Amino acid sequence: MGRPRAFDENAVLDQAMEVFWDKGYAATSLTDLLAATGLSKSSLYEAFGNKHDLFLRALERYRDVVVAPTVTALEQVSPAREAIRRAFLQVIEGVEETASPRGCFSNNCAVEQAAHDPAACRRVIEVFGRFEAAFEAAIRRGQAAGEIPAERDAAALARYLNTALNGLIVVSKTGRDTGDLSDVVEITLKALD
Amino acid sequence: MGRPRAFDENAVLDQAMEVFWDKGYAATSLTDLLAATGLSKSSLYEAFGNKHDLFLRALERYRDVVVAPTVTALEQVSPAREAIRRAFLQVIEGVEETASPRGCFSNNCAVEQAAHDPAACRRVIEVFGRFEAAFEAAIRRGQAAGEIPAERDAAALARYLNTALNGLIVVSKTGRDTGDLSDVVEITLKALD
DNA sequence: CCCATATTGGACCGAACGGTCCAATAAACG
DNA sequence: CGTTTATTGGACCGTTCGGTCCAATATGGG
Repeated sequence: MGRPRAFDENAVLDQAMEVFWDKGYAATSLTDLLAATGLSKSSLYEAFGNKHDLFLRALERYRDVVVAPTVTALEQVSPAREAIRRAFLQVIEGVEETASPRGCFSNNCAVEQAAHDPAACRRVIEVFGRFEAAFEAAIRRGQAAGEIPAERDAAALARYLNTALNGLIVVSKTGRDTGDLSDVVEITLKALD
Repeated sequence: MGRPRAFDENAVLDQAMEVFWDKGYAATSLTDLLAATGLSKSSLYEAFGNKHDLFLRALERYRDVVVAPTVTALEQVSPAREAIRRAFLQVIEGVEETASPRGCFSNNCAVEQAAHDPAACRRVIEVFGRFEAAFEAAIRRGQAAGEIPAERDAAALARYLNTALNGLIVVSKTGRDTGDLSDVVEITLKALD
């Protein structure tokens, strides 16, 4: 009974995610969110509580629809080294496509919000953890296949790769030459030898 | 003649820098800035124009008082490898000291502002350029001293180190175990072999 | 067809926003 | 000591902020 919801919750979260991703938390106004989602103010508040709650939901949505596929690719593509390289090259492709790269949503959150927003920080940590776990799985596969020396600490290498990936994302934001970025990726991968 | 300025411009910039550094551009209000600097609104506007201009000045101040000494150390400390290691360990020390690490101001700006603020972006690029130049100088010293293979591309390695440094800064923001971060630094340095 | 139920748009709220302006003030010079 | 000049505090500006609330509306079940 009663009237059913006229919008798709996930679709709204996708739109909200785009805005937060692009502008950050503080610089995003309710007006921005209403324009992007097409909802009225009361609909949005009824469905999501408030701006901050919506932000956290958008961050979780990012984890589910953006991070998850990348992580899956990392865990499945062979050879492992190539899977890792692709994860890095994805960042560079993002630079080529848009004039002003928006980077990675969880990276943005880590920098803008993590220190002052424990709930957001927890979600960022979770995303980092997933990347590290995926990198670690890829490294172990590489070690099993003889691509990567077996004596290296896979967990530490995974942490290293996640760090390097986030560094690449940050540097990309200033719109660097993609050739220069590729060089960095190759050096980063060299550390796996 | 006339009344001389009652405040030290650089001291005010230092205070403003701290606030912007900690909270970011959008989340910093004029009220925050007035409280931090102790100036009245009209004094601040008379001296610095507006919020955005003050922000840019603070960013330049950061370059001069925070980046410059680090860069100098990179260029002078020997052996080169140790100079590079110290630059990275400084980041980890920052995590140990404060519960919520504020990272690096220009890194914050790259993530929060660069895509939407060309003037800020230019200044961030300049800071990155200084780091890269300092890393490159250190690498060349290391190559001359036989610490680093002479055939490696010093400029590319320098870009790599700047990227890795920024990655470490981002990851640090989520409050990681310092031992884990140290592992990452050592792997990062290994890429110089 | 009507009722029960939830959604919806928009009016409305007080507070805070960045920014302007000016009268009062304080200090160096002649 | 008065004149000159720049600084200063605070009143004030319109706008936008995040958020609340309710009457009107739309829809599925009986």
